[in-house]
Amino acid sequence: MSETKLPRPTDGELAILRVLWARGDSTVREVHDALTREEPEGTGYTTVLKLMQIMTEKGLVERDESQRAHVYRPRATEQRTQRQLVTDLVDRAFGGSPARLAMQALSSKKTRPEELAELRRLLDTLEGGEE
Amino acid sequence: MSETKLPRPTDGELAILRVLWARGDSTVREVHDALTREEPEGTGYTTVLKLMQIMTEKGLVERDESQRAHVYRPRATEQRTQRQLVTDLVDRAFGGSPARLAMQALSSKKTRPEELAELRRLLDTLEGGEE
DNA sequence: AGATGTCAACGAAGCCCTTCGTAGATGCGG
DNA sequence: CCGCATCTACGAAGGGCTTCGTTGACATCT
Repeated sequence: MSETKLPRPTDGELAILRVLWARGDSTVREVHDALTREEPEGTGYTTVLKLMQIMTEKGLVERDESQRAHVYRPRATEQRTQRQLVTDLVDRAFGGSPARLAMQALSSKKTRPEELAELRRLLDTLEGGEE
Repeated sequence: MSETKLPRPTDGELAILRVLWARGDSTVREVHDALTREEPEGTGYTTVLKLMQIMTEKGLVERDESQRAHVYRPRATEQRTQRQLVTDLVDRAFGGSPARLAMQALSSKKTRPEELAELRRLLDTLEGGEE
């Protein structure tokens, strides 16, 4: 039985999820500190707390309450969330064509050659496996 | 210079923009009919009207009022909007790496071989210009 | 002209997201 | 034990998005 589908995270929620994916399970304080580090004058502590409480209600994160400072854990992996966001965007703005999104992504910004090579390998796999 | 950055369109606004890009400049009635066709029981006429009025204020569309039924025109091309959406997503969820987004896009859905070939040509161009 | 239909323009309501102030519980150092 | 720091919880405010009812202007058909 897989998971009921999680809602699309908002921008603020995604910022928090990024911290959780990078640091691993964390308390509100730890998340808040991390966010403050990358953006001073960002958001206050209680704002982050409230956000994370709502994310718990939505099922985006889980909470271990056995300690006084609750520990939060993302319920979806980074990959899975990325996949969801991408398919969303493909459907909403690219007429359902992932390749068109991919091309737009590559044209717009400079990409490191190593990543291009990796992408090429993926392409080989995809083209090889058809028929 | 006149290109002030346009705000990121919401889901509803994007749906309207898609119609305008596909049909060309249109009246509210034409947009509403198109939306209703692809999603019956979607939104009412006045809802679409209001949305498009707000989009005008935001600068997402322009309006020709010389006819009784105003004619709306997107202020950014589909390409440019796609580019903006992609870079946004790359920054918010892919640590700034367009290639990782591209790979996620291709892994998640089946893509037509013809599009893969096109993508490969783009890759050739990008890698070619590096030496 | 009068009836009917179409249009833009508000404005209000409902919901969600974000922000923060405040209160109450809990742990900790003296 | 008392005071201080830290934490969760709660609620309210503000703004943005979406929805729709209503109104008044304008056109069309008879």
